[in-house]
Amino acid sequence: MAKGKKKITSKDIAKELGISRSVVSFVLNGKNKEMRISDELTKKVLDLVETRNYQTNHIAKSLKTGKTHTIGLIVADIANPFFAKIASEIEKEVRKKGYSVFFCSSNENKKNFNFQLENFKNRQVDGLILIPPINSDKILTVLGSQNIPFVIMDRVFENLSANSVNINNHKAAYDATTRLINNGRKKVALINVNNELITMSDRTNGYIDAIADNGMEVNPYLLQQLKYSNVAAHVNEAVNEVILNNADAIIFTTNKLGVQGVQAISNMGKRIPEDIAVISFDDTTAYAVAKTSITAIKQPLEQMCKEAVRILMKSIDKSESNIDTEQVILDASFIVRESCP
Amino acid sequence: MAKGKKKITSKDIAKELGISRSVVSFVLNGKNKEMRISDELTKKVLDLVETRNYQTNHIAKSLKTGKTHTIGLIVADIANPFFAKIASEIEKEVRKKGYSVFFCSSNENKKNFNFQLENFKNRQVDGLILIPPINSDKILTVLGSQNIPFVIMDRVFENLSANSVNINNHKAAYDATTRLINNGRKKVALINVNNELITMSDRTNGYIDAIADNGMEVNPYLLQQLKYSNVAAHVNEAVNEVILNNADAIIFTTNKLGVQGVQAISNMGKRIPEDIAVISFDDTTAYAVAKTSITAIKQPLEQMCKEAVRILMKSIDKSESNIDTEQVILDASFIVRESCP
DNA sequence: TAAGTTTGCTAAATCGAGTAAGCAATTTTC
DNA sequence: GAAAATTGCTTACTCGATTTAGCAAACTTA
Repeated sequence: MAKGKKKITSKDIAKELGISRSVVSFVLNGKNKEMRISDELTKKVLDLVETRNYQTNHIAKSLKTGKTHTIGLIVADIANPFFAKIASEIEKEVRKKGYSVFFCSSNENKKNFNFQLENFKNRQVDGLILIPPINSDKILTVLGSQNIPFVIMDRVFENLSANSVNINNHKAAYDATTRLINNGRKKVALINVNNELITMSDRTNGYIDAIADNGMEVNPYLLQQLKYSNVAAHVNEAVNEVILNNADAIIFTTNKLGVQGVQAISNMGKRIPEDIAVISFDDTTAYAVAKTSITAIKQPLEQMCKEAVRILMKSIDKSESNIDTEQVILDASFIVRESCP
Repeated sequence: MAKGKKKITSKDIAKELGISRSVVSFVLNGKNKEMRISDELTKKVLDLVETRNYQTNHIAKSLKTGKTHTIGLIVADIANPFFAKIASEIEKEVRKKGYSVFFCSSNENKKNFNFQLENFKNRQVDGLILIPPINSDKILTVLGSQNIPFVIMDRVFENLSANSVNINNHKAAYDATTRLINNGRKKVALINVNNELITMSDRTNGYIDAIADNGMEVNPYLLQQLKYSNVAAHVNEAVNEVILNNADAIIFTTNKLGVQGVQAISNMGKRIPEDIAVISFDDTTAYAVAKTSITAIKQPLEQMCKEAVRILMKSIDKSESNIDTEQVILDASFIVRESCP
């Protein structure tokens, strides 16, 4: 049953009222006044649309108007709470504007990313919000020369003039380092990933500058930079290494690093914060319930997503002529917990 | 710059080669043999498509074919790791089939859910994967009478014959209860939400049956069922209540409940597992790093998502004639940690 | 060599909308 | 009361593809 039951089209509405499809289109798009459709007929159309439960076919509409009211979102990994939260907020914001979201995870893989980008373009999304993987500079440069608006979040790329929303990563790391030093720590370590990402090297530099500004010297054994490809395998080693070098505090630059790192510290018989104070970038539920709750650097994700969507919508509206781009940089804040009061 | 630069269409390809658009279409859809296009011309088309970097306009294609190669995913809350993981797996599976995913969060709100459903239908998605909120029975019944394939995950609705993928919730709760009893616990409590969801009442019943089968009596003070609308506000009360009634073990039926509940137990000065053993449904990173790591009931999400996508694709292919539906029920498993060894 | 078949392509309709141009009928203007 | 303006709609083209039917040329077959 209920098998053929073709969806009703504007043609059907027109035919049933014995009028032209144009009228139906005008009425449905609120152009009845502009196109001088009589109030009487307008009402007839609206009534029939109501009773027949007519729904416009957005595919057809998109084909004609060139707008899909759809945006594409590519995050690194939707299963990571940090990106999940971003996805959640983006979707909420975008829906407010009457848009829908296509999403996918690149898994920090450039090839995936490029493929997904092409896919979204072929589906004629009106705009993109991207958290691009390392080394996607070229892809982004090409994208910038094309006609599709996009906003980059959580990532910085040099020599690329594009819309973007980020936190001040240097400052966040600087402040975290300073906080630990003010807590009386003498040997603050940083465990970072992926120094090819400017977001990440900014954090390293913030750390280095804070160490220097406090009259200390950067100990290379306390500054661990993991290769992205095998982070999980090397976190434990890195923690081990800095502890062997008498670290009394560790900053983790991502929540993935932090969650694993905290376990590693524990497994080595070190107490947090007595032996090792900890601050991690990117707050997550795990940090609130951890053996010792973990002080985190929280990015203002709601605000970042709002900004990203605002900028994207602006670019979509201006379309064609958007040569100028907008860069937003917000400040992160501490969620102070036991691991570094 | 780069402003007008219209995207190239199949028409352009045809014109440049001085041939008809049909040929281009046939070639691009691999029907060159079937339609007897000469190998020579086929090659010409493919070459030009390559050099001009022609990309098919999926909107136009969809309009003609009636297939968008898109599926809609509505979860309760994408920011919840449980659903984020589902989203991640669904997206991965679906992409393998050449489909893309629209997603959104209903926030357990029936109105949102219905709105989003309509939105997806208007965008002509080929199928839906749904985690519907409470009381959406009617909406789902209507949906079932329409011509769009869908699969329900993580939720059970009575009197509704639809494709679905679930775990055996009764068994999972029964086993958890039994496990606690076998651990020597005498007063096992259950803190649940939302008894209007069959998924959740099944868990309650599993608990009740296990208590009974072990020759004990169900103590109503140990069986807390929170209203969904204000869970966060009432978890602490519920934990308080069961502890006042001398509970020595608590089962939480969701990770949200569990994360908050574990903190509440801690705040009341009770130790896990010495004073209170804990098992929670739905594993999350937080449980691995918690003060006392928490034993969890892990749903086989990868497998569930694979099944959901398989069933959906089957329904999409059969289209029209899918009167028969498929229900898959899988078993959950324990991730054993300190809170209940 | 005439009829039939195969080859290799094209023409034209179609999907479901949006919209510029046009055209009667009515109303306004001088 | 004729010209001009307005009203209220319709016609027909378009977006970028897919697909059925058809047609000329080349090739088989008897």
